[in-house]
Amino acid sequence: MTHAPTQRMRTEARQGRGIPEATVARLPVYLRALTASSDRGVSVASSQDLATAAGVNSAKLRKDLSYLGSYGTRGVGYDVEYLRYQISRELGLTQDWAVVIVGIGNLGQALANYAGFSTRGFRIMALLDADPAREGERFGGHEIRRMTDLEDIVGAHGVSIGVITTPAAAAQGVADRLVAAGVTSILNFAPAVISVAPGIDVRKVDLSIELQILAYHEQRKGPATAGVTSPPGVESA
Amino acid sequence: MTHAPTQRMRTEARQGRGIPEATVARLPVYLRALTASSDRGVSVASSQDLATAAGVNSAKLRKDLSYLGSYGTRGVGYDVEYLRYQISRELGLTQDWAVVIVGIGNLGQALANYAGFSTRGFRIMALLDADPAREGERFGGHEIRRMTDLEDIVGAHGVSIGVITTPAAAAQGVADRLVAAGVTSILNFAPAVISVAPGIDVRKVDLSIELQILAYHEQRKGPATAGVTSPPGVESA
DNA sequence: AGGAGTTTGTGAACAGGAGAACAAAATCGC
DNA sequence: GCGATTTTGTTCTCCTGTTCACAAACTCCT
Repeated sequence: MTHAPTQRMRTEARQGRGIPEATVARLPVYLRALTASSDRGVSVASSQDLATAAGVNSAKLRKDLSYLGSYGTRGVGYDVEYLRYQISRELGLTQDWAVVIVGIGNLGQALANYAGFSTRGFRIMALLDADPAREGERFGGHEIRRMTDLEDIVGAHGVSIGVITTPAAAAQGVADRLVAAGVTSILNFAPAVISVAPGIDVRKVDLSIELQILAYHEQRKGPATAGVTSPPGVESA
Repeated sequence: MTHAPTQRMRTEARQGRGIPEATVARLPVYLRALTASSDRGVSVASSQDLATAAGVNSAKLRKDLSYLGSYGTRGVGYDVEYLRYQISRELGLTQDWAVVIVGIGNLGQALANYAGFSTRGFRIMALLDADPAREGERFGGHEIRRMTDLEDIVGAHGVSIGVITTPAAAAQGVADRLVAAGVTSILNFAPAVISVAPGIDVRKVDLSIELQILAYHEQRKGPATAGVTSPPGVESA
């Protein structure tokens, strides 16, 4: 506590600006827990309350929140509305974000209809599909436009986020076009690895990977526990 | 440094059985890269080749694969078919897994139609929806059955994996019923935290959380780069 | 006003994963 | 047969994230 300049530098740099990635990934969960509390009329919540609702332990939640600042009151807890606003602001949800969805198959349609986007400041500016015949179809109040309009739409509305729900083979090409047009963040649902220029953020959601991870753990639970009946023979394909 | 017995214990325990969680999460990606190589007629691939295709660096890939065993040949690389089989086996994909999907909204329909499940040994045994009027509707060759059949279906087919695509409010109740019926792994798409008994695995996929994480980084890229025009005043709520 | 009881914020120890670097082991050319 | 070359498997170091434990700070009750 005497003086440790270099080590402090790091801590202060983090506190000042820049929140650990793992914490950022949990903030939306806390936000949801706060919204739920707010809807139930709760105005103050302890770290223990929120941690239970968010499915984490209270020490982690407090440390996470401490990166944002000291928004709690010792002996009392956190003001729900105030904390909700602070997290929203930190995540950038107090402003609107223009989004395009490319590839309107089953998943693209599901996303277009998903209410959770618009309520958090994500504005779907267009749905785009490679099939020109589908131009004009509507989902969730949004209209399908043709792929050739991509650059115009991104440019005109300042779209910064692109969602890719195309087949795997088309994903890289779409990503390239999105980035060239000005998109700087991509959410990729296509089962393919896409590579982009430095400075462009890509997040990947892969449905079948999640199931495969579950299968691994399921297998490890032991054949005895796994099935309802465990036939002594070979498993039937 | 002379002798550190306890530290070795850990290493050996891990090597013997039990693969790091981070590695398990990447194995499906490697599997996809191997399948792609196989389809292109490649029979041997180096760690560098595979790493590029999987979007990781080669040291990490080699270390990941080393947890499975020594399946490569120094100076040569990895036999694509052989490694593919080994990873499949490790992940438990050489056997079939019975799956039910509960909540056949847009997302549930998308999953029912998704080909990536059946090709990896995941057999959808039933689609279930709370609305009895929808009984009999078909998606991707699977029929909607009524919720009251849940226990029978899980019991009859030895279903071990449940996928929840209901609204948030219904998720916990569905999870409870699935677990009571015998399901031991759950993939939860509902925007809600669900709690289950110890020994039950839950993985959560949340579409809006991914977008919020992107928004955070997008905001950090600086107002100058982010928007099309950056108003000098206070940000408009 | 002051002590008892709560709850936050954070320092410190610990665990786990990432990446660099290198020794071991295989092939190939002569 | 043997050295040169390639590529794996592994060790070591660094860094990020998690958890514990406790002092600081606030409220409430008498």
